[in-house]
Amino acid sequence: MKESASTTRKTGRPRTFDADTALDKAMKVFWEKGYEGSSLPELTEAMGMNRPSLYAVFGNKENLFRLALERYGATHDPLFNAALQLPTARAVVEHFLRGNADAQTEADNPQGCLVINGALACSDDALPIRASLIERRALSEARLKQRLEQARDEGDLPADCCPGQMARYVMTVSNGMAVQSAAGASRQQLQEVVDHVLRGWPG
Amino acid sequence: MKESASTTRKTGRPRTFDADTALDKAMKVFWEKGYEGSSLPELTEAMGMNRPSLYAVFGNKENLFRLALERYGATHDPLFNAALQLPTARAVVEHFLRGNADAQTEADNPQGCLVINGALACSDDALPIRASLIERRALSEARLKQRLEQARDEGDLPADCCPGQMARYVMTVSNGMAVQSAAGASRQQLQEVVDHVLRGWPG
DNA sequence: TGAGTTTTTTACTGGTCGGTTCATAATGAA
DNA sequence: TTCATTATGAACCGACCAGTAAAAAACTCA
Repeated sequence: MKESASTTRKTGRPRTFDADTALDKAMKVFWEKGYEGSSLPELTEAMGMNRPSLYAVFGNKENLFRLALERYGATHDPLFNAALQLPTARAVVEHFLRGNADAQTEADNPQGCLVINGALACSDDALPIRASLIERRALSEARLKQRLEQARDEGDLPADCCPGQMARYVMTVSNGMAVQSAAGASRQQLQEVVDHVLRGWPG
Repeated sequence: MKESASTTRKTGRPRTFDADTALDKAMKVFWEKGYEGSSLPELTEAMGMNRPSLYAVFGNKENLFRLALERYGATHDPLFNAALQLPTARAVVEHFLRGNADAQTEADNPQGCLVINGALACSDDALPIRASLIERRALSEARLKQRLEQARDEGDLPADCCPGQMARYVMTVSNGMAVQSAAGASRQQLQEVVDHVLRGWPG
């Protein structure tokens, strides 16, 4: 029995907030300021709810972050999955990186990537959060590697190429773009970086 | 009249710490945990000094961070400068990135890069720190761009290449490597990323 | 109207944050 | 010895942190 943010409720005093949109707001605060840089007053203010309601609905700050991260994935993972299903390695990489460039510079959203902004360097308290984010990035890299192995086996990539290294290279560029966008890089600037990657890509 | 950490002192009770090595310790704490993730108790404990001494010698936490950043630059900038003076654009980029790969995975030092770990996403309080770090990265990118322009003018790079885009691409990879190393990537893994960059580099 | 349920509001808890004050200890110079 | 100077440890400051307790408020249903 999973309790989602939009669980049906019995009667009682009506909420003044919508749990889903509140989680969306929380996600953006975390996205912009990171886990530790986001204070409860900031979160509750952005979410349009008071502190006890936040704790009743989302548990605590750490759990709220994890739910926000799930929500982030729910909108970003489909893009990644779609890229992985493209027919050639080149198309996969291009769509992955171009999608990142767009997502990291979306006008309505904070700059950069929640999975990196969330906790790159942090206090000991936030180490579990950081570990989760690292694990998430590693998982993406592993899936990309798997896709490139498939491409190699299909003859789409040279037999002597190294999918592991190629996947790490692509993820490194993606991570670097996240840093660049967090520093204010424009969408076009990131796309030009992608252009450069593709220029050096086999095929 | 510049007050360095090793200013000469009048008589009085002797210090139980060395200011320079204390600053070095502080730098590493900031490097590992970022500006906001580093607490005063952690800093003073690592620096081997008590809080009043820290404030007497280094001012406050923000100033201590800026001094630590200077110290970081004092050891890392020479490597960058040396790379810029190499004869070809390819050599410049190779030494820059390989130097980064080594520096970010030095055994005695925290993983990653202080200029990125220091404050990627942060609370409003640390925005000035973050701005300083962004500015520092932008300065490096500008200098690299300038060097690549020189290479183009010398015929070392094609006349129709875009040094600004190339510099941003290289900096993006460098930033991405910093994220990777902060997540635990090994030196060899980073060097393999550099290999991949060089494989796609003109010349 | 009134009982039951749920969210609201307000105020609070213990703890930590960065920064400071102060009495005391330890030295060199007079 | 005495004085000036500097560093020490410990206690303290107001502010903020994440998290909670308690009671008032707003709804449904009987």
